[in-house]
Amino acid sequence: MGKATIEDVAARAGVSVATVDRVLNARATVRPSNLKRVEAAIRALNYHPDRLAARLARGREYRFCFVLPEGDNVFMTGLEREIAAHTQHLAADRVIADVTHTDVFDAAQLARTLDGIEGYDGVAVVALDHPRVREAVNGLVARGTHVVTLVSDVPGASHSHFVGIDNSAAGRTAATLMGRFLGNRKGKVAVIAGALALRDHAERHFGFLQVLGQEHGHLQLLPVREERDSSPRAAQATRELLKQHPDLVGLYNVGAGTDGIITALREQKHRRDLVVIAHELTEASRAALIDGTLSAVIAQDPGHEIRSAMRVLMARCDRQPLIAAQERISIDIFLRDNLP
Amino acid sequence: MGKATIEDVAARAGVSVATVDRVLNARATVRPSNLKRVEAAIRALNYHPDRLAARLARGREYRFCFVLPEGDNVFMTGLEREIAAHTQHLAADRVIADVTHTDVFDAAQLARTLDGIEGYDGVAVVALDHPRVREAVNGLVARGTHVVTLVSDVPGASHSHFVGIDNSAAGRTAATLMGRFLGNRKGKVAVIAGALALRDHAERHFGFLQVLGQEHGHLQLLPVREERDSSPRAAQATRELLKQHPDLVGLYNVGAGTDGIITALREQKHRRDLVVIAHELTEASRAALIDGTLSAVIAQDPGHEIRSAMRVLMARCDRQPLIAAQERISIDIFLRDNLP
DNA sequence: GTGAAAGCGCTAACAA
DNA sequence: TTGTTAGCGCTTTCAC
Repeated sequence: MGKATIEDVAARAGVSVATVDRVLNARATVRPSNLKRVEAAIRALNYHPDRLAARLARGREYRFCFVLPEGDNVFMTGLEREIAAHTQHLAADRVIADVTHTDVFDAAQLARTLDGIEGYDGVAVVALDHPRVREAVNGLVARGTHVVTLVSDVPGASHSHFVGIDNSAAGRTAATLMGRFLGNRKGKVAVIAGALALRDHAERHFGFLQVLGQEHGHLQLLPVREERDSSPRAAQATRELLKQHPDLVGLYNVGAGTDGIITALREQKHRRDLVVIAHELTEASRAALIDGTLSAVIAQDPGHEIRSAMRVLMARCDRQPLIAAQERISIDIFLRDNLP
Repeated sequence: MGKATIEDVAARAGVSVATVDRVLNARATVRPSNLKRVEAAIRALNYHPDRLAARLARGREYRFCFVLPEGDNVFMTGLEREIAAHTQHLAADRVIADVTHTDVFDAAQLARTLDGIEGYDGVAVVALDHPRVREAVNGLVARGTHVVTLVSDVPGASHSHFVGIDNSAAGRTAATLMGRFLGNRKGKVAVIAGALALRDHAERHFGFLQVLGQEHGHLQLLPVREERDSSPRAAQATRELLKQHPDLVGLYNVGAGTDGIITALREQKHRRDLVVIAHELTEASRAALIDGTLSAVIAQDPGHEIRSAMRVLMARCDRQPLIAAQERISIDIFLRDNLP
């Protein structure tokens, strides 16, 4: 029976509900003797507070702030769209979600943005692995704000949770796919990244190299090109790679800018046998998967990530445990046949 | 502001909260003139009932029944474990979930089980595409029980939702993977199924044939073998296939019994270049993916499915809308690198 | 330190 | 038909 109420506990402990509430929420000091009795009663009755009732009574709203990179990165835009899409469902749960923008490539600016955040119960931030950012996150936590990192983590900071995928595993996945799709074909494989200074890009790149080197040694890896997640630059890079390496058999785009790559590839009617793997599902990458320009897409579900960040933040505010499996963000592999 | 309460609406419409509640929940007849005024007030105030408060007041518990196949099917066992794993979280939400077993291959028995179900607010059933079952589901719905089908659907019945994957898409995914992993290798591809009378198996098989035939015509498809989802039978079938077809290059297991296939494959130290694709993530299939016995696993997340079924059933009971994207069950592709 | 009591927003008797 | 009112289980003043 989850039927025990706070009144039952109070009665059994011989105190008032207010006292039980005090021990439950560490609200004020309670005489040790009473503390013991209340705790004993809670255990005896297997009491679990009803969080619906608690939230109703508390009547407080949750204020969350999402800190996202500015710019036209399609994936980030998608994240934001997901936030917007959920505001009404959220209103029903009394949560208000604001969005703030900052430059991803500028750690100092991100840190300053975080420093300036006030009046929120929780913050979800697309972070950066940089000492200033780590310090800013720690500051936020020290000020009593719950913080989760989103998509890109800042290791070593005192935030409680990372909502995102294991990027080196994602890179390894890309490599296995590349290796298996190529079979025993020989040739060169190119890698385009946004910037290896971005931890997620570096990790994917690392995972990719690791598996390709160990398992598919017959493939020759070209030096990685950093194109700042820019579509035009990625397009240009693709054209150059195709021209310079007639024996190019594979291409892996670690970061954004996939639109550009798709455009460049479509200009080459021949070379349809190139194995091309990129990240994230967008309108462009869906279409490219369907028409065969892309061989596979590795993705993380932005909708899931946003909902997960919300749930984790709410759980932290309520001091509730998480359902771990539900909050795990998976590394999705999409072919043209299993698109959502 | 989601701040408007039922009292605000009542005041603005010049009626009592009870009347507002009546129009909100279609509880009793309300004079048309009042109905109009209440509806106008609701719109004007953009009022949305607070479902936390509603549930607290209603104080009712949700009683759900899960109807699962009996037997040792590893996937189904996993589903059940997930149900058990969530009972405590569920208790917090006042939901009680019971589990009933029935024979999957016996439509009549399943129908009888459904006919006998009483006293539940919702039922989640691993169904069967059969007229008797359809009729039984319709009966359940007619008696006012909310019904969702789980994993395996019964098309045409009056239940409101199917929690599961698109199985022909899953079959197509398997075929694309098979075709791409084989590249330009030639040879035979074998398919093992539980029973093509099971709709999900038939659909996967169909999707697989379709894509393999259209896109990878150089592969020769062997006639499908039906092995009743039995591990020993699947093992034996695998041994026979390997012996009879030295030029076997691919194997796709549509249904259960993957353990047996893995065992049989491990007996053959040579033939490591066989591309083997199976369904569902289990301890055995994980291990086989890691050691290379399996090339890829196509899966649906049982935890997600159980949570989704619960959420959908609860939403139906509360007449609440769903978050469609959250309830979509995806066709997961697992390689050894992106295992959870 | 502790307890009584007034809500939080909604539902459901029960009266009228 | 409609309105009044007592809860649902918990939080939070405000006295004691």
